[in-house]
Formats: sequence, structure tokens, C-alpha cells
Amino acid sequence: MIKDKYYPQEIEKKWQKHWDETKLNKVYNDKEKEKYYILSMLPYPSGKLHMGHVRNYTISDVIARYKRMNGYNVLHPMGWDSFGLPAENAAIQHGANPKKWTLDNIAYMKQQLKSLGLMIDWDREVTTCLPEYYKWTQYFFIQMMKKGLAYKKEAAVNWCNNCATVLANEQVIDGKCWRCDGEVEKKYLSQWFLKITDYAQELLDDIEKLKGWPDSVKTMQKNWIDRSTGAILRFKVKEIEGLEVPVYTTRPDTAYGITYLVVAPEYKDIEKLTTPENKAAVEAYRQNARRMSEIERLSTERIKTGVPLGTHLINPLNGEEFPIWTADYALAEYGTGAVMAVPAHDERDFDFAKKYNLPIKIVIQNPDNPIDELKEAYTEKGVLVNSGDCNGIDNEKAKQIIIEKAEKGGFGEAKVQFRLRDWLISRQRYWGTPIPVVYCPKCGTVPVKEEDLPVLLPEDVDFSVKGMSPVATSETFKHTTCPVCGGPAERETDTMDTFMCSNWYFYRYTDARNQNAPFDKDILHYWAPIDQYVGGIEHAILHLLYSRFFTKALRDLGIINIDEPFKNLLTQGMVLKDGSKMSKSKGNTVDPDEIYANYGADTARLFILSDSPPNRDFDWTDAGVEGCYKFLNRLWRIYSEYQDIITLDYKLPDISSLSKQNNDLVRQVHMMIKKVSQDIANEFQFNTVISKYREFTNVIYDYLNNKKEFSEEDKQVYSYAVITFIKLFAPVLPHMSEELYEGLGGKDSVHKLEWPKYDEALAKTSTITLVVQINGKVKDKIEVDAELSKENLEKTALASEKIKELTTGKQVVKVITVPGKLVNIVVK
RNA sequence: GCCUUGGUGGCGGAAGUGGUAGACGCGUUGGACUUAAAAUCCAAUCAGGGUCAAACCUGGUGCCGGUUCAAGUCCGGCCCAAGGCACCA
Repeated sequence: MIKDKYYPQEIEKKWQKHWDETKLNKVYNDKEKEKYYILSMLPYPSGKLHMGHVRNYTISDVIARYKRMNGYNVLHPMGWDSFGLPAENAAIQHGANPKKWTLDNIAYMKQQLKSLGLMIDWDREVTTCLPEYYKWTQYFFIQMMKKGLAYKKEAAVNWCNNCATVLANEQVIDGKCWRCDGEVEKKYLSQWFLKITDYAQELLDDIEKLKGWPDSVKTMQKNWIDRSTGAILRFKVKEIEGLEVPVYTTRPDTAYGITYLVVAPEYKDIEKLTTPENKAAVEAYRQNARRMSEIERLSTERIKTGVPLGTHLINPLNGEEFPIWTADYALAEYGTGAVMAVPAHDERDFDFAKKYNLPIKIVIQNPDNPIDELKEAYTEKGVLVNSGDCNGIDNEKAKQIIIEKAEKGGFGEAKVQFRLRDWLISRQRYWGTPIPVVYCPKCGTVPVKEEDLPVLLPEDVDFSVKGMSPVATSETFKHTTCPVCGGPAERETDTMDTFMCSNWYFYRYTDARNQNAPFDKDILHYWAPIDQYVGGIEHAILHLLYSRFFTKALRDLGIINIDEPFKNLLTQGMVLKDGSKMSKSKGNTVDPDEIYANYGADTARLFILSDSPPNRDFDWTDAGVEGCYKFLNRLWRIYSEYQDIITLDYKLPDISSLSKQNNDLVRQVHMMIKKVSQDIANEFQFNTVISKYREFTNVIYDYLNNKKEFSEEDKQVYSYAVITFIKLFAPVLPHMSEELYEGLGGKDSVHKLEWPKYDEALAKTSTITLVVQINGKVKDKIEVDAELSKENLEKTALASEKIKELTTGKQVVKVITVPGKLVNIVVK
């Protein structure tokens, strides 16, 4: 029996419990079946679910359920990206235990996810902060270290004062910390890096293979990696025998126009290059550059500054001498940290030369419009002048010629340069995966033995320390023995960037409880790569680039044999309220728990999919939720009020024998199956899928309103229509569909049923509306048989009274007929 | 400055390869049911003109032009918004 009224709270709890007990969502590694791996980005357990989560997981859940009904063995797992600073801040501010704080949050949010009715096999849950997981993060680190992919070096790094830790380049947004928005400054520290730059070219090339990724994300990654081709040129220092300054340039064609050279304030040989007279000024300039925050330094508005070092270089092409300056517009980390300045043909150099009265030498001219004096840098194409034996050569050709000269003369060569830098993974924080390394006075830096993993996070730490990792306050952790010689040694006290945990978690899901390995290779290769990944655009560079890199690194370590982790990517839009992003500070958040309590999870699921396509921003409105709830009640009634005439084992009579009304209803069912299936296949356009549910509901109401009593045929056809309908909305409304199906006498779960198929011949109406145009303007609409031939369509159109009237006295030049659609009559 | 994605009623948004612009919903208005309200059901709803009411006519998808029998869709040139990158030599 189906109850008169729809009580979502009651039925949702009932079915969630039932699914748990019957293990409906248990996933088996069944290699006989075709797999489908659908993944949502795992949440950080901040405390409570927000609407962005609800949207993300509803999208992937509907896809998962749809694929399951289509016969796939579907993996749709969930886990927790549970290391990170908020847990540690809770420890510092409220004396909480980070582990307890995190696990409590996970428990709460897990219950919230269950309340949303997600189809998840919780036996595969992954929690990145637990030793059973981070053991393998450490294991991968050691493998990378052995191959030279993880290394330690002293470098100028980004330091967030607020978070008291270093950050990766990708985590500095507009000169500020990605997490706390605090100002970032430069520090010199010895830190662990991963050699992502070894993969720069492959990461760039393979973007082409990512056919199922949005262009926006691909472009962002391309720009981030940013390959450029140019040359290295080396210049001898006039005053110091044997010392050279190399530069990287994309414009070797302008090398005859060099009038000075700039090195970054952090340039390694800067002290050697500074003459005693200039020392004081240079030192002051460097101090100042060091103090300046990233924001100030990166500002393009800023007027360029610099000071001369007092030494000179010799241009091997023409023997000219030019001075060396230091200026902070040269970046220590890019190229060689030194820039050859050609003010005539580079905007920055031009500004700088103007300010300090440095010479500007034109070496490229537009042959059609040569000029003697520049008002701004000329960066366009042209022909070389003032360039010795290169004069008259096209500047594009000159690039190659000058590189060849440099190679012959031994002062340079061609070079490909990337903007991408190595990934800094050390963090001076507690709540992260310990870097499994030991420093031995005799043996140096050595990895922990694999059999000694995991290196556990210590518990006897002091969170109140400043300027160092709390891990370093644990005496029991710090002192250890060397894995090589057994002598006394110290542990690395830095932990890893949390993005280290999240760049391989999706492989762990395939074999989450494995104690002996990160995963079984056979099982992994059954499931991987991920068929569909769903998550926020904010990870376009960070997580998605790191994960791609990690997959390639694991491949080269012989651990896996795939090149790319994610075949298809769906970046879902933000959830807005009143036109802006939901946030606590704006006070426009909506609590999922409240929505569950007032309307139920099915309403929340329906609404969050209904108004916008998944990849666009979604505007949350209270009226919209209300409207969805009303719709569910309306939907409920087509079952509850007519349950007497609905039978699960209906027998659909032969279509040609049906009454017009029943024939139409059957056709409508086929049309709906077709539309819904197509819209899901076409980039998961759930908003139009839901509009089809509503249209079909309207069709059912029309049908019912025109009936006083039901014949045997009516009962069979109605049963067929509404039972097919349940299957079509089951992925979106898992609880309601289950309850209705049970109420009609269904024995097993509705979610085990097969997705309905449609018959192309039946998925169209018997008549169509023929549009008749004159000169492209609609003038008449005629109901005609759908199968009418082209000639007959034309005849029918011309026979129309209205058309006859409008064409009298005019000459019909041409008639264009589009079968099934329209006839356009061209007249003069 | 460069790159990406967008711009359609009062609002969210529909319109495979060019072929009825505005599906579906929200909102609004009217009607039915009710003592009444809520809920529900039915209907209307791009703008302007026209009519007692209709029939009907005209304009309309950011702007300007083009291709075509036919343009929201294709081409050229702009404008605006959001997001990304940005002293990368």
C-alpha cells in the first residue's frame, strides 16, 4: 500500500537503514562485468556539509545510479581528505586533540552523507589521516626519493606568517596564502621538493589526450606549465677572469641590442659581481627586496627600481660592453635569474632604461615604417638593423641564426623553458603525513626502511610553539637511530603538504583495506582510470595537476601502468544564494540538515539538479525548494490515488490496437525515455532531465483528467507508463522511488531494475505540426501525418487557404521543404 | 595586457548537425473547490499595436555588419560580465 500522503522524513530513514542492512551498495571487483568508476572529490572534514558538497555528491550519485541501472559494475566511493591546518588550529585555539576533532567531524558528516541517500560502499571508505593510509603516502615518497624525484634543496620559498609554514607556488594566490589570505613572503629554507618539472613536457602534451575535460581547465593547466622556446646566452664578465653570466631569452634575435643586464636580487653570484664602491647600495637594495611581500613585489603597477653593480659584460656578438644591474623585476627562480635587457624591444626593459637613462639601441625595424626614436618598445616583427652581419634578416629567421652563432662560438644554445617549478611539499605543521626521512651525522639524509613504515605522528607535542613544527617538540619522535648504520640520528620533523594525500586516494578506493600494499595491481587496473570525475573548478591547477603528475611518476616507478588518472572531468559550478557564493561571513548559508528535516533529501536532490546545468553556478532559492517539494507531492499522487489500477505485472497490448489516448501515452513514455537517456548522455544535463519529469507528470494528469473510469486496457497502459516512470526518476529520487515500488508490491530494490529502453519508431508522435513559412517568416501551422512525403508536404502547404491568399499575385521562386518540420515558400 | 567561459522574458533557464525563439519551473493574474483560508486542480502570462473579445499585424536572443530561402545558432568587427594567468625575460 502507498500512503495517501508523502512523508519524506519517515521513508528516507527507513530506506537508508534498509540499504545498509541489505548491503545494497556493496561493490565487488567483478571482472566479468564492465566497470564504471565515478568519483567525487573527497571532502575535507571541516565539521558540517555545505550545499557545495550536496551538489557535488548528488551529481555523481545520480550518474552512479544511472550507470548501475544500465548494467555497469559501478564504483562510487567516498573518503576524507583529513589532514590539514583547521584541525591543528582547533588544537591551538581550543586545546582540542586534532585527531579526535577530525574523527568527530568525519562521524558527523558521514551521517549527513548517508542522510542524502548516497549510493556508497562505505566498506571502501578512505581516511587520509589514519596510519593505514598515510603509511602508503610515505611509501610512495620513499620510492620517489630513491629515484631522485623527491629531493631536498635550499631555496627562496613562499612563507605564510599566519599559517607559520611554507607553501607551494600553486598555493600562492595573488601573493596571498590560498587558505588564510595572509600575506606571503620569501624565506631561504632547506625544503623537500618533488620533481614535477621532469614531467612538464608530458603534462603539457597529454592535455591533448584529455578529451573529456573542459577547455577552461585544460587552458589553465597549459598556462600554468607555460612552455617557451628560446636560448641560453653566456656573457663574460669584463672585470673578473673566468666568470660568466648566463641568461635565458626568447628573443635571441634582439641580442645585438643589449644595453645592460639585470640580475635578480637573490642571484647567486651577485656579491662577486658587485664592486666595493657599489656594495653598500646593492646590499641595501637586496635587504629591501627581501622585506617586501609578494603582493608588493608582484604588482605590475609598481615603478621598476634597481641599482648598478659596477661590473660589465661583453657581448660576444659585437664586442660591446654593457653594465650589470640588479632589479627585482628579474626573478631568481625563472630561467637563470638574469635577464639580458633590450630596451628597444621589451616593454619592461624600455621603462627601466627610460628611468635610469640607459641607452636604447634599435635592432629591429618594421621595413614599411622605420623609425629613429621609440616612444615605446617595438615588440612586433621586423628586419634586423645595427646587427652586424645579420642586418636585413627577418627577425624570426634571425633567432635561429643567432642561436647557431652562439653554439659555434661556445657562448650559448637553444633552450626550452617552463614556468612550472618543482613542487615544494614540506610543511612546518603537525597535522600531516610525517616525511619518512632520517638525518644521520655519518650517513647523511636517508629514507626510513620500508618495513618500519608508517612513521607515526607523535602525540607528545606542544602546539603553542612558534616558528617551528610542533612535531619538533616531541623528543621521543625526534631522536631515533639511523636505518643504515644504527647510530644515533634525528628524524625529519616536517610533514607533507596535504595535496600529497589527495593525489592518489582514488587508487586506494579500489582496494581500500589492503594491509600489504597500497592496492592490488590487478584490482587497481580493473577500476582505473576514473571514468568520470566530478568536483569544483578551484582545483583546476592544484589537485588536478598534482594528481596527473603523481600518476605519471607512479607509472615510471613501475607501480601502475596508466598515464592519466581521470578520463572525463565535470567541474560543477558554485552554489549561490542571492547572487553571491554561500559563505558563513555573508550569512547566506543554507544548512542541509534543515532541508532534510523540512523537505527530505529527495527534495534537496531534485532541486539542486533542477535549475542549472551542473557546470554552471546554481542559485539557491527558498521558493525553488518549496516548488520541488510540491512537485514531489504531485508526483506521489499519481501513484497513491490510483494504486488500485496499477499492477506491476501489466501486459501491454499491441500498440496498433490501442485507443488514440492510450497510443499517445505509450508514445509519450518512449519519448521520455529517449529524452532523459540522451540528456544524461549529453554532459549530464540533469536540469532538462527534470523538466522532462515535470512534463511527463503533466501528461499523466492530462490523461487522468480526461478519464472517468478505467477500462482493462487503460489499466495496463497506465501501469506501464507509471512504472516505467519510477525507473526513470529512481536515480534522482532514490527514496521515493523505492517506497512507491514497494507500495505497488515490488519485492526487490527498484535500484536493481534495468533502465528502460525505447523504440525509435514509437518515440515520435503520429502527427506533426507542419510550419509553413513565406520568405522565412512563419505564416501558418498545419497538423499533418508524420509520415507524409516531401512532395505531399509541399502540396499540403501550398493548398493552405492562408498561404494561397498570401501568395496571390506573387511569383513563387522556390519552395524549400524540410521533412518532418517545415515548408518555406520564397516569393517575389 | 593575454587566455577561458558566458550575455535569451520580471527571474532560473530550454532550443542534436542553421529550420516554429522562450520548453520546464519560479513569480504574477484569473477561475474551480471551500463557510473561509491553506493545500489542490484548471487557465493566462516576451513586448508594442489592434479588437467588445478574437482573427490579426509588427518588433524581438548584448551592439554593428555579413553569409543564407531561413541565423540565438555560422563569419567579421566591437561592448559587457565572471573566472584564470600576469615583471616568466
